[in-house]
Amino acid sequence: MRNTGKAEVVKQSFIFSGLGDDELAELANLAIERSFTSGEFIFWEGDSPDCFYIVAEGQVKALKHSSSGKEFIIAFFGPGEIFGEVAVFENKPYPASSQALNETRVLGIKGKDFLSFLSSHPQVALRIINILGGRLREAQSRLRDFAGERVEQRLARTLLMLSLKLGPTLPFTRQEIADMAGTTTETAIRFMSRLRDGGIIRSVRGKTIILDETKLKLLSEGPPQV
Amino acid sequence: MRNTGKAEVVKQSFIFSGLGDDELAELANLAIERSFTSGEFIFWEGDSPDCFYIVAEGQVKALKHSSSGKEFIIAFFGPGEIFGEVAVFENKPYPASSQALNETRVLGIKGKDFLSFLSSHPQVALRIINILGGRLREAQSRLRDFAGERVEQRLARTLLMLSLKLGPTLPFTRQEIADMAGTTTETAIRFMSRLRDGGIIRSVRGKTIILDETKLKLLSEGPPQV
DNA sequence: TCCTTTATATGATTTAAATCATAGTGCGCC
DNA sequence: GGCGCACTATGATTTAAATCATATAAAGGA
Repeated sequence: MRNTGKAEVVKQSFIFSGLGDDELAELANLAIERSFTSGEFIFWEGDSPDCFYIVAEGQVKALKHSSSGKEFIIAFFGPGEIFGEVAVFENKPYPASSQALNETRVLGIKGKDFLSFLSSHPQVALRIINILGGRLREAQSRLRDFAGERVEQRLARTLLMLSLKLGPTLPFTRQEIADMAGTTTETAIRFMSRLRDGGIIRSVRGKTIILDETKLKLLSEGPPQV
Repeated sequence: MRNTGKAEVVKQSFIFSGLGDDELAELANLAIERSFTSGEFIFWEGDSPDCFYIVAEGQVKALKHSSSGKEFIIAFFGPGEIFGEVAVFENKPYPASSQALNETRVLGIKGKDFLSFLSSHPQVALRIINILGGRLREAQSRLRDFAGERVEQRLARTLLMLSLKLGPTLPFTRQEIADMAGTTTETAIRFMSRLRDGGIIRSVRGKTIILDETKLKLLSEGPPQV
C-alpha cells in the first residue's frame, strides 16, 4: 500500500474528513499499515500504548475480561473508525483488548506524532471530542441499563443498538450477543427464541435479522406485561 | 461575583489551568454564575443543552433514571470539575440529570461561545480530550464490572473508586452507595455490615470510613473464598 | 420536648437468571 | 463421506439478589 492508498483510508474516516490533501498526505506518512487474520489480537488490555488505529478493512472488536474470565464486548469497529485512542491521549495502558474478527487491515499512528499533529489542527481535536462524547454517552446509557434493567430489556437494547449501527442484519452468534448484553449464552438463546416465536426476529446460524424494530423498542422500554 | 472572581474559579479548574490572564478574563466574561440550594436540579436528562458548567463551590451529582424509575448515580463533581459538556459538544439533549448536593455555585458557559473559543485554543481541546478519555475509561471499567461481577465485588469497587477520588472518608449514605453500585439499599447495608464486622470499614450515619483498603481491593478482585 | 423523617439493621420469601445437563443441527475439514 | 466442532435448543436445579416486612436509632423540625 503506497501512501496514496493510506491517504484514501484516512480521508474516509470521520475524524479526518474535511482535511486538505497536504494534511492527508502528512497523516499518511505518519501511518503504519498492519494486517491481521481472523482472531488475532491487535493489542491486549494492559499493554502500554504505542499507536492508535484506524480500521482500513475488516472488523475489530474491543473487549474486556472480568475477574472470572468472562468476556465482555465493549464495541465493534468497522472501516473508517478509530480505536485505542484513549490510551494514547492519556498515555496509560490500553483499557481493553482488541481483536480482528476477519481479515483486517489497520493503520496505526504513533501517539506522539499524533499529539503534535493535533495541537496544530483544532478541527481534528473537535472531531475527537465528538467521537469520545458519543462513546461516553453510549457507555453511560448502557451502565444505567446494566444497573437497573433486567436481562430481557438489556438484550432488546443491545439488538436495537446494533441494528441502528449496522442495519437489520446482525452478523453475530448468540454467544457474542450475550457477551455484549452481559448475560449468558443460554439466557440469550432462550430470550431470542421467544423473540423469534413472536415474529420479532429471524435467525440463521450466526446471524440475526431484525423484523420488527417497533416491538423490540417496546420490549426494551417497558416490562413485557404491566 | 465580579469577573475577577470568576476568573479565579476558571483558573483553578483543570481544563483551563495554564492559560494566560487575558484568556482567563475572556472566559470569565463568557461565564454566567448560577446558584443552587441542596437538592435543586441544574438540568434534567433530556433537556436541550444551553451551557456546560464548572463547579465553583459545593458538589453536584449526575444521575440517570431507569425505566422503572430507579436512580442510578453516574458521578459526583466537586470544585473545578466540569459537567454537561458532552451535550454541548454534540448539541444533543443532556444524557443525564444533574443535582446540587448542597449549597452550590456553578459557572455556566454557552456552548456556542465555547466552541469558538476551543477552535482557537487547541491546548484546551486536548485537556477536554483527556477528561473525556478518563471518563470513558472509567465508564467502560464499570460496564465490565456490572456485566460480569457480582454485587459484592461491584460494591467493593465502588468504595475503592470513591476513596481514590475523595479520600478514605466517604460522605454517602448506604442508599447512595447502592445507587452507584447498581444494587438495592438493603443489599448494600447487608454487605457493608459484613465489611464493618470484618474491620474493613467504619461507619456513622451518612458517612463511611475506609480502614483497610488492601482487604477491600482483595474483595473487589476475587471471590471471597476460592 | 415530642413527633416525623431518614438511615441503619435483619429476617423471611420470592424471583430472575446462572448453572448444570443433555441433545439435536448445520458446517467445515480431513 | 463421515468426523468433530461450534451453534442452537431446552429442561432441571441452584443461587444470588431483589422484594417484602418490621424494627430500632439517630437527626431535625414544630
